[in-house]
Amino acid sequence: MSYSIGDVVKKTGLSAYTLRYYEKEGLLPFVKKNASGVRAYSDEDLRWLTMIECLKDSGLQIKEIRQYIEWFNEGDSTLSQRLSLFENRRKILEKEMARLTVVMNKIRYKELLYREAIRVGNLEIATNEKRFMQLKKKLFESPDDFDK
Amino acid sequence: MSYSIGDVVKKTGLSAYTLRYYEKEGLLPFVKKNASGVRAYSDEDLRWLTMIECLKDSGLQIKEIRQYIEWFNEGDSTLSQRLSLFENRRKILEKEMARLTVVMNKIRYKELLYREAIRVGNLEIATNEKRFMQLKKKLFESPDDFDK
DNA sequence: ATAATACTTAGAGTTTACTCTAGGTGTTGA
DNA sequence: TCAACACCTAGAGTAAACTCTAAGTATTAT
Repeated sequence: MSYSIGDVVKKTGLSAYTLRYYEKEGLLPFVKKNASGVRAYSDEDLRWLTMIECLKDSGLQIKEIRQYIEWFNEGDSTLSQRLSLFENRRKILEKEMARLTVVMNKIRYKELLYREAIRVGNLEIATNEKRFMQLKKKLFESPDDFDK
Repeated sequence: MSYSIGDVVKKTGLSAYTLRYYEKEGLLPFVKKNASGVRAYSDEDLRWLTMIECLKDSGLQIKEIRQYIEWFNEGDSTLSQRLSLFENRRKILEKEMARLTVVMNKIRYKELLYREAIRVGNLEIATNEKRFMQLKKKLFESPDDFDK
């Protein structure tokens, strides 16, 4: 099966601009064109797009994705480079998730605090309630830095 | 206590460029300047920087942070807008963490796969091993989309 | 006193990942 | 056949968040 750029737009949700841009940047090095220059995407190309989306979601930049594709095309001699890439990504994602957990706690504290502030009609009163003082102390190293 | 921009650079790790940029963008509306125009940051300003960092980490854009600061300065009449902001952020962070969990599984699969590929010296052999086929099926809706 | 250092402003430049425009070619249905 | 539509390229424009430059003033250490 082969697909026009319009088909791929519908399948992937990417814009035609973006698909051409990816190609220009060296992702999708195998998209064929017919006699009049019109792109015909293969199922293989669609699988690459799935992989590109995953790598993008993991935080890779486009030039890093291009590097990965180049390694892939060089075959088994680049297995260790590709392993390194995935190891590094895993570590970065772990850090990112830890970071988000910390931020989430802070935002949840604020959400609870503002619910209470609305209940009593005043932010300062809520902030100074014992249970919020305690929560703040539990969540933050420098609790007062977080009163803004 | 008051601090020069250089002091704040050391304390926060932000560059002087960035600090001036934040001010230009309406974050830090209270930074004082001495007779010759030199910035003197207060402890209050430093607390704002802590809050700004948190909001930035939660994914807010600078103009949204400015809006929050404006609401804060308008006092208790804007409590509900601020609560909405934190609720929305919490929801977005929840989605983001769910997204990262999915990506993490895919990257971990790749990491394991490439370890095995290096062990046997060939990616295809590893990919076709029963346990990796099973893992792939467990992790992805369209397993073969993930062989790139 | 003077050199080094820190600071000021306005505005230009950078990076990333698109997103769009202009001007044109090719395909298809009534 | 001819209008509508999908496609093409090269290159310009956009948004966000910085990052830096130039030209000048102020402060501080010796």
